Amino acid sequence: MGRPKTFDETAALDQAMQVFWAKGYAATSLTDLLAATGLSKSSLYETFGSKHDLYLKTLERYRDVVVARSITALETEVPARAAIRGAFLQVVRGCAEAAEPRGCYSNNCAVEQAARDPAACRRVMEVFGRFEAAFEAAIRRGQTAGEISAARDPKALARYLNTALNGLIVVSKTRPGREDLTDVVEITLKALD
Amino acid sequence: MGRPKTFDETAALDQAMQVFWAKGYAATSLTDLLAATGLSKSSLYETFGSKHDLYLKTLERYRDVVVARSITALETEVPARAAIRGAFLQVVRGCAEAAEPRGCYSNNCAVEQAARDPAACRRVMEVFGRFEAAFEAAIRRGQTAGEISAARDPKALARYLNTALNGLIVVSKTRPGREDLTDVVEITLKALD
DNA sequence: CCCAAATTGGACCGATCGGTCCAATTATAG
DNA sequence: CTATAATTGGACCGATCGGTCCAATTTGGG
Repeated sequence: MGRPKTFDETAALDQAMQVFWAKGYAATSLTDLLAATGLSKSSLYETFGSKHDLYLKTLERYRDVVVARSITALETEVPARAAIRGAFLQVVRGCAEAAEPRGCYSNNCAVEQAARDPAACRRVMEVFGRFEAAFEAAIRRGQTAGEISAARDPKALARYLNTALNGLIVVSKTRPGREDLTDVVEITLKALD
Repeated sequence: MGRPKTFDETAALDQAMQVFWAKGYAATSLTDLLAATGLSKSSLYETFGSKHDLYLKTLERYRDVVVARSITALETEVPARAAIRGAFLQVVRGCAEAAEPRGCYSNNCAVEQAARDPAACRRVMEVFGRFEAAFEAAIRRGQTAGEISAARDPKALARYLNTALNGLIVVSKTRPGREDLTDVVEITLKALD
């Protein structure tokens, strides 16, 4: 019964996420979102509710899809320290290669919105939590393997790594040289000694 | 000759900076700026040009006044490591005490605007440069005092510290516990060993 | 005292904002 | 083929956006 949707809802969500990611919440207009998704205004509101609802849904999708992708390497690569270095260097590479530094979606959201938007803030915390959990798991692996001193607190180290990663993303927005960022990564890892 | 200004231009600049700081560029409206500064629309445009011009001027003021204030402790406190720790803890304290985490103005600007706004990006780079210079000076002091190994590259360490500081500011926007942030600071300093 | 120069408040501008609504269209179920 | 239910495009909404402009006001210089 009735006419079926002619567009892919999750594809539209991805397109919308790209816009919010690149421009931020406030600077993204309805017109931008319609152009990116190809939807009509009615379809967008029918499907996603409002601009803000859509924003939250893109954050959830980021949490569930993009973050998971970034984390798998951390979880599987065997030497823990190398896995952590790999995760950092992937970010550095991404920042250096992109035509325009968009940073990390949750990072952008934390800075622009978290203070004024509790729902968005909660979702950012969840992303941070997943990163920290992945870092913590890698550190515990490193401790069992004797790579990292068992005396260190894995949770605190994981928080530290998440913090450092977000710092790297921020300063990369001003496009410093790539080798400078790599230096920073190495020093960051030194704190694990 | 002619009527003199009845308001303090730098005071108005400070008020405007507070608004941009708290809400970001895009989310700040002319109405917000008029309310905060108490100026009329004509006075604001006559004095500062446009919203964007005003934004850049607040960034310059931040660079010249606020950053200088944050940095003096770094420059004068004698034991280098303690000075660096102090700078970090001051940020942690600021984040934890404020009713609403506004972060650091240049950090906000880097994330929200730098990619799309070259003039703003340049000013953020200048702020980063000043922080790094202050960190570098502290590290050199620490090296002469034997606190920090002379084998380390002061410039790279300074970049690392600036990165870590910005990371701390970002994650503090989601208001994690203060003791968690303090743990992170201690681990951050460990990389100087 | 009066002219000139500068400031000031507020009317006004077109464009765009996010959002609502309805009529036309379309595909499925019977 | 028809009735039905859902989608769809686009007209339309009031509010607000950043910005311009001018007439009224206010003060200092001569």
